[in-house]
Amino acid sequence: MREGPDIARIASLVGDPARANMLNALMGGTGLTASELALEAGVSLPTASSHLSKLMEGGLLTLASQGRHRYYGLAGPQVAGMIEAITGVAEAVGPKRVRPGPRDGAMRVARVCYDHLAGEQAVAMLDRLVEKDILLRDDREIRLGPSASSHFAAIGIDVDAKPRRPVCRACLDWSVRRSHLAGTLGAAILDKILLEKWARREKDSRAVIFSPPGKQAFEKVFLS
Amino acid sequence: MREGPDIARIASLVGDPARANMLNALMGGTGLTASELALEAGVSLPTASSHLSKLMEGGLLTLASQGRHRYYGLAGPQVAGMIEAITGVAEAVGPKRVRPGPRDGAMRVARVCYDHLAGEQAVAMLDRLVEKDILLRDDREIRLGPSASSHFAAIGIDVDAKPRRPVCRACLDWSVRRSHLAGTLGAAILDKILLEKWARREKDSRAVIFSPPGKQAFEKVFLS
DNA sequence: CGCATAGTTCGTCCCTCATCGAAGCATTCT
DNA sequence: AGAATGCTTCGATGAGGGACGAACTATGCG
Repeated sequence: MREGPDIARIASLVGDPARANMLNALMGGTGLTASELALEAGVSLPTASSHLSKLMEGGLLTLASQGRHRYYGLAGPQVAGMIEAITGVAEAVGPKRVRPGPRDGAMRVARVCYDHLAGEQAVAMLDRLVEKDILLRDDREIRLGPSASSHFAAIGIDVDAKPRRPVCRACLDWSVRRSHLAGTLGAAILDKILLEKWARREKDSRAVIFSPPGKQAFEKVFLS
Repeated sequence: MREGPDIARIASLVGDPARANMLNALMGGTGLTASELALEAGVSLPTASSHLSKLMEGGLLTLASQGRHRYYGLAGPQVAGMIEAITGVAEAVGPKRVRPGPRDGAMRVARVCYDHLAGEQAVAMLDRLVEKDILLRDDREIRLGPSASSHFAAIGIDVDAKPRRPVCRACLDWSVRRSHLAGTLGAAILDKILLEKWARREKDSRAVIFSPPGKQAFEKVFLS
């Protein structure tokens, strides 16, 4: 009854699971397209579009049009801070569902995140690539190291093409709470993993299952 | 899809107007009963009770039973911080509905807040009482000053009785963004205002309308 | 100029959840 | 004990809003 800033309006925008997932995905700081966010949120494109309109209207998002792509991003640090604050409470208040999570062990190990690999394997891979200076990580940004070109060429991945999407991108992995590798390079690596049949995708799930020899091959190439 | 803390769950708890109002009311830091919160939120007691259960289950509130009264309060500073963060975004993002607010000018001037006076008049009154050292304000806490007893006795209010409820309490006034006086003293003052017919309550509204002579009398006693 | 891709709008279905009145507990006061 | 509060639970009602498929618009590519 007391009139103040309409906090319920803002909170209810975040209070929908699909929208919450989108906002979470945008917490990485990189702009994402509607399709990417639809996948991230696990809803169809029209549904995602509708949610994005609402978030835009609510002032939580900004939109940057680049050619035929439209990149959505968080409206500012204040919004990001709010998400963090809510996340903090959610963590503090509901440890029940976070920890055990044996709901799908395979998902924690490796899964598809849009077009690249996520999960423990993916986080370990990025760590190792950075350790070997093949990739350079600088806070949130990831760049190619001097040896990247030759290293990836050796396994048939060309990192010197200049596509519209960035080659490297950090993507926050919520199951491990660390970053994994996204961008065209992340996508190319996932392609290779599936092409070489090192792993297969679980039907109707994002889980990625490595075969025993496939796992060895993957570790030899990326974790050695 | 990515599993993390369930931020949507928390946000949707805050995303209902009734619950948001309750949380806002509890931002004062004082425990409030279900009935008080029902009034604050503008819903019936059963509805309020249902909302309170959900907030409790969600871990956002704590409950302190004292005799037959049950005082609800925010679960902790983290929760308060979250509300503040959301409020900040709501303010930044929607100045449209905050400023002009001529929807009910009378409400801004003076209105009932549960059992005491709120609005510009109430805020001015508290300021003046503190200025004259009749009341002592210490951050959020308000105490009686040395001359309080005689000052209020002169207008027929006994502040020396020791009821269960605190005599003085600060209550955040959202229209002015400052505190006004609640507690039994606040209630007694409102009683006097209505009893002396300095003002009348608008029917079916929380607005309090002072008559011209009533306003003079009020100012003479409390704002001089 | 078509074709393809990215995105929005429309229409419809359906489910959740907020709301309230009435009745049921529980606690305290007389 | 009986009465009176303060609060919760139950049951029924209704509306808001999230979901998707299909059709439409817009931008870029050959």
